[in-house]
Amino acid sequence: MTTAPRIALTRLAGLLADGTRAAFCLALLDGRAWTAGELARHAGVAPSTASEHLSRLVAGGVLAEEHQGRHRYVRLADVAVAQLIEDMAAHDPPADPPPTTLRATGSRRALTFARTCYDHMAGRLGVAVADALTRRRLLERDAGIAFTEAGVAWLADLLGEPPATTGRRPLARLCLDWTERRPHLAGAAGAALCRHALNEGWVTRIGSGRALGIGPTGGEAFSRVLDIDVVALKLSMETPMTSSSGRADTA
Amino acid sequence: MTTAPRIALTRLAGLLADGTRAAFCLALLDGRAWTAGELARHAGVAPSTASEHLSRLVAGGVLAEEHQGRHRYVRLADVAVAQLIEDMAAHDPPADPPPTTLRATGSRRALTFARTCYDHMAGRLGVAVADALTRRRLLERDAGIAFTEAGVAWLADLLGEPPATTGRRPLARLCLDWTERRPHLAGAAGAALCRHALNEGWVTRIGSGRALGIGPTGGEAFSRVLDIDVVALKLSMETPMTSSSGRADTA
DNA sequence: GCCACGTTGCGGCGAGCGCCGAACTATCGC
DNA sequence: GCGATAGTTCGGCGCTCGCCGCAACGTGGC
Repeated sequence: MTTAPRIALTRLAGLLADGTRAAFCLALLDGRAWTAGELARHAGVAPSTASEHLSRLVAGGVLAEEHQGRHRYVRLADVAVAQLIEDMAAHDPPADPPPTTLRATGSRRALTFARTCYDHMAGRLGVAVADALTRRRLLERDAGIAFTEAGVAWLADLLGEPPATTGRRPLARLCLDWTERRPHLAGAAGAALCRHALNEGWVTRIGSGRALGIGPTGGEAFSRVLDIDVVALKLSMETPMTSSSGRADTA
Repeated sequence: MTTAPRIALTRLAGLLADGTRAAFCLALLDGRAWTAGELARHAGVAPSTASEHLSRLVAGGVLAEEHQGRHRYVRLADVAVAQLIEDMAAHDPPADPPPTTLRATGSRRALTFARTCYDHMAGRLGVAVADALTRRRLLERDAGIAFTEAGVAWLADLLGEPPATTGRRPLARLCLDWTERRPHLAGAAGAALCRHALNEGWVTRIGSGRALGIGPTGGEAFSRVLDIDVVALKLSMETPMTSSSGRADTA
């Protein structure tokens, strides 16, 4: 019987096929844990409804939960799941575009400039980082993507330790940026870099969402370490980029 | 609105959430084009039902179709979709195992030894190839996986031309083998290697499925090129491998 | 101890969807 | 041309599943 993988596939797909559950997962792509109530409000459903959905997602191995007092915190189960959700959300239906007439305005502006994408940096800043690494030949994009020897050394020097290569998570991975339509750096190195940038105050979280802003040490650090002029980058937001469509959001 | 990626995710997930459509996609993982009727019989549904499902999968960008006379041939839309389906089907639900008491017997034996997985080789043979490449330092598995310089040269020599690195498909990629529970080689190199092995008669297709057998030139070629003793490999099928569970099938 | 709040379980309603059979169209072989 | 075969379209049936409101439970603050 060829039914064993079929049930595995339909089980996972079925969990993500519902709008409410999908909204939960996309929200959790910010890499942090949310409470059941927060997710219910975020998706606009009753708490009881959210509770049932969460139970199913946990049982299906998509989410991991943790109880703290009267709160139920959930987060994505692991990076593999996060990657899967990213990949699926990035899959384009074939052409004949349903006229999506959205434009990146208002609060979306912050997300377009910089945000977290599960555990690494995305948005114009994330793309700029990936570009800077490539320009300096620390990152090589030939077939796939990989750090050069110089790149691994640079990373070790920056973080104060060689990047952890435990597990099967690739050091470098490309993640297509939805707002920029260009790839930014994901993988273990992308996560380490993002963690470092948050710890060192290069970037700070804006509010409770996924948006990032430049932190107190960011201007100097990005210039010194990667030769990125964040002021110019921010100004470049005023003049829309080439062929940037109205499509925005998660990345 | 955070709804744009949500509909993208639910649309794709919804397509894969149905058992019949999932069976279609898993069958198409062999990388070849099937007719609508073949898929209908394979999944055990009426032709009319299959027709509707196929139309939806095509409209959703999961499958590509091609009409030839009175036949409608469909195949997976691209490697990204194939990879996604592999990844999703490989996702394990958390523990507490539903007592799956399957054993690799009968016709499944052939699949366990060697088969195609979308466009590359899987099964014990596929794993042996990946191991041989690693042993000879042509392939490096450190963080992620990559060909060494010697490996690229070896590949170019074997194929008579440098491996095509066009497009964004990585040269080397790991694909978890479901029967062996160990990774085999996928990516552009895995596909090129499989194509070469079929062309040169190292392996041949068994029947109309995904199963592969050793071809007339296979014994000599695998020994010469990769130092793999296929006879010993086939004999090793008699003694079950360490901790090989009953789970079998697609990979 | 008491109340507020976050969360869970249950009953019931309504919509969506997968299934089939029957009728119809298109292609192939003779 | 004619029958056989592959595929599509349509109507209708039945089941699943997402939703809510209400009641109940546990935790934390006073």
